[in-house]
Amino acid sequence: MRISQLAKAAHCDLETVRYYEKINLMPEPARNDSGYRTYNQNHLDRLNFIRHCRSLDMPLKEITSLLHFRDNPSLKCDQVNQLIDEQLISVENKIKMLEGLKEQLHALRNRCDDNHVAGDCGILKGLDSDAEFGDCPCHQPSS
Amino acid sequence: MRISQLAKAAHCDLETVRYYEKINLMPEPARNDSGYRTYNQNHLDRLNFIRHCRSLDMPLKEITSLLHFRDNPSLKCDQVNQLIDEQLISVENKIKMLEGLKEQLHALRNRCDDNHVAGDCGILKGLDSDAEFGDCPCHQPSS
DNA sequence: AAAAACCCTGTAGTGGATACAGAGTCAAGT
DNA sequence: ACTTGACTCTGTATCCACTACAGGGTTTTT
Repeated sequence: MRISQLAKAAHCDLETVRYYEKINLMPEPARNDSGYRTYNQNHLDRLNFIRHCRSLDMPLKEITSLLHFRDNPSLKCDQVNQLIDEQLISVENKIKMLEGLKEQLHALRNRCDDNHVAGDCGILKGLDSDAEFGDCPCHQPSS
Repeated sequence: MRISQLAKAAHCDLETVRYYEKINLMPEPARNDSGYRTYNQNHLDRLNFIRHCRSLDMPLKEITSLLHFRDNPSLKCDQVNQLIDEQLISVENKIKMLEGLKEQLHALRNRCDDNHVAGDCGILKGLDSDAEFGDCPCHQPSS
């Protein structure tokens, strides 16, 4: 299987495949006489695993760690569970933060009713003021 | 006011201030005899505005656009409202996507009950399988 | 035989900062 | 006068997870 077929089968860009190889997430595949990469089912399975993890928004570092367990089936999997739990907490925290943002944006939006010039716009004034700014729980932008 | 005082007053890192200057989000300040940057209240107001926007997770590009209205108070502010509306929609979309992730992670977590080796771990198996993978609405990782 | 489609390597760019290195400046204490 | 430490300067590199070329070689299709 050549790189574009692999990429297609895993629903991802072929440049991403090469990128994963460069950062050692995917192993170096065999090459044919012209130097083209040649993949097999194992590569596809691994890539699917990676893309599935990415679709769950896991960072590549964590995926690397999960692949280690996948590669060593005799290891205890406690840490796998812990990793998923942490990921879950991270997602829940992001949701909470975004709900906060949503509230703030709604409040901001309600300050202006569409027929002003910028100098009278309640939204811009709201963004200027730093009332409740220092204590806002979402003061740290999402990384 | 010197750079560290400005940064402190706006609750941000002083390297961030220099960064904003480099990308022309903040104007070049005056310099004293030793070449130290010297800021005034206008700078602080502007930086607070920017940081307030960033705390609402707005991209710098949108902030640039908002600053344009702030700098030109006679412009109609329709576009400001539109910008906030778009930001609101973007935040709501992110929330929806994360709720989907959360469901998936819960389902994944329930596949393993802590006392296995990696070879028997339901989570790893779940990540291996690409069932329901192609159609997953959250297949595109957040950028 | 020519054109289109594929593949290669290597480099640069994205956003929004953050983290130095290496040098200069300033204020306080000894 | 000298030293120490805190502050500032510029410039470059790093982070994450890709994405987008440029400039070449190869394979497949027409």
